[in-house]
Amino acid sequence: MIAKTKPLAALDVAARLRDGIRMGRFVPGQRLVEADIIADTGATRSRVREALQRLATEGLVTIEEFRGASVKKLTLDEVRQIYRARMALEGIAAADFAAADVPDLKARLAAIQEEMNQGESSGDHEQFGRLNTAWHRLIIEGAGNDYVRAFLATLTVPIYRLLFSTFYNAQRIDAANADHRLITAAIVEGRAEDAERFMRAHVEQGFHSLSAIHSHFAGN
Amino acid sequence: MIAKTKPLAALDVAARLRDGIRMGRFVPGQRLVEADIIADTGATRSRVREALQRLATEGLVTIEEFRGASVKKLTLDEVRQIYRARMALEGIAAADFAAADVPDLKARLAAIQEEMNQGESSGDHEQFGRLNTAWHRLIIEGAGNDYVRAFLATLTVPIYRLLFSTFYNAQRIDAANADHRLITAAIVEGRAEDAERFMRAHVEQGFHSLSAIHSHFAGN
DNA sequence: GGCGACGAAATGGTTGACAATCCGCCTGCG
DNA sequence: CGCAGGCGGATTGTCAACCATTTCGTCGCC
Repeated sequence: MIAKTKPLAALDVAARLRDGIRMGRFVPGQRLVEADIIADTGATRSRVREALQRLATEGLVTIEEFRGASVKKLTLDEVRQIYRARMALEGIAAADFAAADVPDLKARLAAIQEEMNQGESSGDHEQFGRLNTAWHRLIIEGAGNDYVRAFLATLTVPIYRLLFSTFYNAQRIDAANADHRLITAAIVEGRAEDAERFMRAHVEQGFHSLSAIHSHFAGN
Repeated sequence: MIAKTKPLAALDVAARLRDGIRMGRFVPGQRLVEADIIADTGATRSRVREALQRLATEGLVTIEEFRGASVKKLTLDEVRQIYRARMALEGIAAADFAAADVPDLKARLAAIQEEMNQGESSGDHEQFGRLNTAWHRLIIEGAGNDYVRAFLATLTVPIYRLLFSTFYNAQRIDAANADHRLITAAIVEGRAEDAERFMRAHVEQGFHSLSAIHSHFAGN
């Protein structure tokens, strides 16, 4: 329900498409026709094209000559590669956060952890999903590394739509939160090596959970 | 002196500018005026603008509203962040390469290592620079992770121009090659954890070497 | 029913124009 | 003489129209 105040800028168009893909409004493989996007957003063709180019470099969509942009399908091997890269990057982010002298950020992390512990037994995926996202994002912010943050942003987005299913049972929430507790404690207490090791194990565990159900989404 | 055979495509323009920045033909902070690039390359304005956008997302140039693109200046802290990210990514690349079953790639790595050992005492920076680049690139390829490769490509490029100075003395070449020998052996013999640990130490060492002379290039 | 040609639809790319902004310079005033 | 403010060229941001190329569905013909 965007008012027709102003035509959307390229970044806005990109953000809107990104959200659409994350939220599952666009199915992998679905074509993103320029004219439709123009009709939806009111942006000009140049902006739409620029936005699609940007999403292509982010790896969210693929562009084929004269066939345009379509939502990228991820193979299981690509998901594996993504998680491998996330292991490395989130691992070092956790280590750098632990080693950094940022007491307020660490306090906020502890607060989020406390909130997650409270709602743990409730099995509320919705709430846990939000807190989980905030927890990961805060750790990336706490590391203070813009390059790592930018990379992880492109790694997190393409598989976000799959995460909903990952946490669909209370048991998995508990297991994930157990990981979170270990990592949060290591960061708050400044144990960088522990934080990195635990975070890598946590991400790897996430991949194992995901790979089982991935075939359902990937299609082939 | 480009012949007027064909107007260059956007990717070609980007590649040319990238080389220009890498080779030091453009100084950090220097403005990249669209009209000049058009005159140099014969490309159209749209392509030039697309190329500059691409370089901006790669972090090679910064674009300010109505002031256009200029070669990005790197602060020491940004260089530190870059090396921190490289530690994580090249480290996992080395580990994955070691764990992978790709005997031919490992043989090629051993061959490059042998060549580096041969020319070690000669103090030929030119040759060592080439071999060093090939060595790093081969390890990234051997990891078989497109995401890691893409990230490292954007991390390697912006500081390439500084590397020349890093290896300007034979002593440093020897030290770097000692690291290389350890890492190559670990990869060839499939010791993933060793490969990662040694690679991270190697990258960190590179940063320490670089930080000393960085102020000369960064300006401030 | 199969096959090939045709045309609509969509994308790739160029050009020109105009608006917005920045920056150096110049004038006028104190 | 110094400076505030404005002026105009230079540069970038944005758009609209246009054409070439390719894809794809469809229709007619055999």
